[in-house]
Amino acid sequence: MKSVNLKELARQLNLSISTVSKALNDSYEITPETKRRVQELADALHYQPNPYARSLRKQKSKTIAVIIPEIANNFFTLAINGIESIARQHGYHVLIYLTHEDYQKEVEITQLLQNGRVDGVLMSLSSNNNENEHLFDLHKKMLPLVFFDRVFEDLEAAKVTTDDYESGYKATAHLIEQGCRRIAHLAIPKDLSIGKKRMQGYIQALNDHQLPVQEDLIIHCTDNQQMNYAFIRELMERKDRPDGIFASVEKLAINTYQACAELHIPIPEEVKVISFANLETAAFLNPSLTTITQPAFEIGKQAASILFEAIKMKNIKNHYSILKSVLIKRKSTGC
Amino acid sequence: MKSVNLKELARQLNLSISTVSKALNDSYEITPETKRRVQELADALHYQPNPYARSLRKQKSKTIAVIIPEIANNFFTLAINGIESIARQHGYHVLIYLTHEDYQKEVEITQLLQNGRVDGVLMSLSSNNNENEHLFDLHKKMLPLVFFDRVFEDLEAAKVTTDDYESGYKATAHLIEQGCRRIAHLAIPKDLSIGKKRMQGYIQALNDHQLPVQEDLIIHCTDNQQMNYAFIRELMERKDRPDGIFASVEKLAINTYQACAELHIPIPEEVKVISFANLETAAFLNPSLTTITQPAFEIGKQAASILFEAIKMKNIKNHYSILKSVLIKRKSTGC
DNA sequence: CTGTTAGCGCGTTCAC
DNA sequence: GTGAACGCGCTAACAG
Repeated sequence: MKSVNLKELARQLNLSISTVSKALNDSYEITPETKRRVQELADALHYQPNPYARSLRKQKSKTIAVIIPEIANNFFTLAINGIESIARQHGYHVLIYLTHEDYQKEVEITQLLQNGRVDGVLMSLSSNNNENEHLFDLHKKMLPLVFFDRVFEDLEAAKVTTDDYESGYKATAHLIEQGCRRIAHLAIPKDLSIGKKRMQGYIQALNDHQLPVQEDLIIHCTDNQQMNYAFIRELMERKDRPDGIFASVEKLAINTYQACAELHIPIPEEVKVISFANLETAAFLNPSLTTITQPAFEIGKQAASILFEAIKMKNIKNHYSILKSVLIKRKSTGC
Repeated sequence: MKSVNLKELARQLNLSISTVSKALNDSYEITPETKRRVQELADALHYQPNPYARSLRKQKSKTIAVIIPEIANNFFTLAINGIESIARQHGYHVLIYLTHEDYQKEVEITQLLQNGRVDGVLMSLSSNNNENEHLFDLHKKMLPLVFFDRVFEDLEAAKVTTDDYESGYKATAHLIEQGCRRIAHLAIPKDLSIGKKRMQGYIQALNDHQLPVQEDLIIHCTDNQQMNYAFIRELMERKDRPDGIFASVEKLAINTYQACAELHIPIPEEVKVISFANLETAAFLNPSLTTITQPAFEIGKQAASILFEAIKMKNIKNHYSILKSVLIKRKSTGC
């Protein structure tokens, strides 16, 4: 490794290790003159303190973990961008873990973080989780934890999301106002907080406008894109095809366009579609699509900020007080 | 923190710390019976060894760093996916750093990695780098380093890229075969390896087909999307507008479509476009676009595999031997 | 087979 | 103002 450490600096300066350490940490008990000498050599040799020795000593890692279901998804990509920028601002490092929507992996990953590897965790849940013991474990360890987007509602932790219920409601109401009467909902699993909320908004909007909730118009999608595609295709092939579609995630909106292209159904004329989507994606999509844009970058930044707030609190008061849930209102933009 | 450590286990089992340590590490000098007892308590208490203490002792961190220019880019997103999967397979953790195409940030980040924080680095260069001292620094420290996509050619390190020269050549030749004679090239900065290679392919293809290289058809784009857009718009407004466009990255192809939409120029009929793009993006783009798909996920996986190979070699032989450059052939698919 | 000892690099007492 | 000594949690060398 040949890395320069305090010992090496001390040797070259004919000083003791602790003096050098203090000098670099700008301790008041060191002469300005020696500080200067030490700093000079440190700079010259590109001295960097060993992060692990420091972590061990100070019992904090200057590192946070981000656990997300997937990364080939514009929302999470933008969120990471926000998270990284805030982390850098605080001098923190960011570890990234992907669950690939696999509950077992999510559990394994949380185990890895149990013993001080990170000072805090930002996470968005994978869909297939019923039990959530592993989350309580993290909580027990007093590890600051902030959920974003796909949150776990039964845990008293900070959560940053869009207002999914309201978005779902507005999206559906928008379609109704456009004259749609048979509105399909391409839904993501209900065990996901965002899936549940968006569905609730959809149903409430129908109710408020005296429209029936038709089970056959609700397509329960999964992370199996092939099956989703088949379901959507089947939906569009019916003779009593829907005249409006509310897609809960952008991928499902895309699937819809693909299915229609194959069937030569002129979606733009006949069927109105509204979907959650992210800025970058929105530009690609058919202009006839109305999108609800989530401020992913902002959500990432805010979630990270809250996490650092919690970490700071914990450091000061030596006990971790739970921050209450935070909601960022989504911006709904026609496109 | 209240974390369980070896000392705590030892106390509860009436054993010495080192015995417990050996038992957990399955040392041959420990009785199966004690191993069982130790393992049982460890499991019960969810014991996880402190990663930093272990790193400090063993002088390795089980962590790698990934440094990329941006993440809101399908290529890097997919690459990270590949990298993470290989890292997980090896029991490694992944730190992520974004340079945002900022040379200064890139330097700062490499500084942070100088003192043992990571066992290896995967990186893709930011565009605005002239000097590259910081890269030589990493190299000096014997830190295993693998470049992917945007590589630094003057350093003897492993590099994983698509065959950009060949792709550029084939793309241009394809347009020529389609009957195009005035082919524009939307180029990315030449100080990026991929930019240079793609440009070389473009020029060679023109030469081989007895077509002139016209400087006015080569648009030098930067990371300022506004300016790129303006340049492209200006290009398309000329009366001697190109009849074919080779866009070196997907974003530029998108800009082209947007510019044409604003100008009401029917791109599909009149102008052929070919571009590098990634799978997910390709689905969104105008079907008239021909895309060259880069196997980003595979590149990520391969780069990571090579890095772990290098790390292993270094551990065994205690000296880091440089692996030679590896090229993955790109798959060029019409779309 | 088990325990004692030493040290990874750092920061923090506490003497001088 | 400076240095010696200790310990963070763990592993490895050496005793017994």
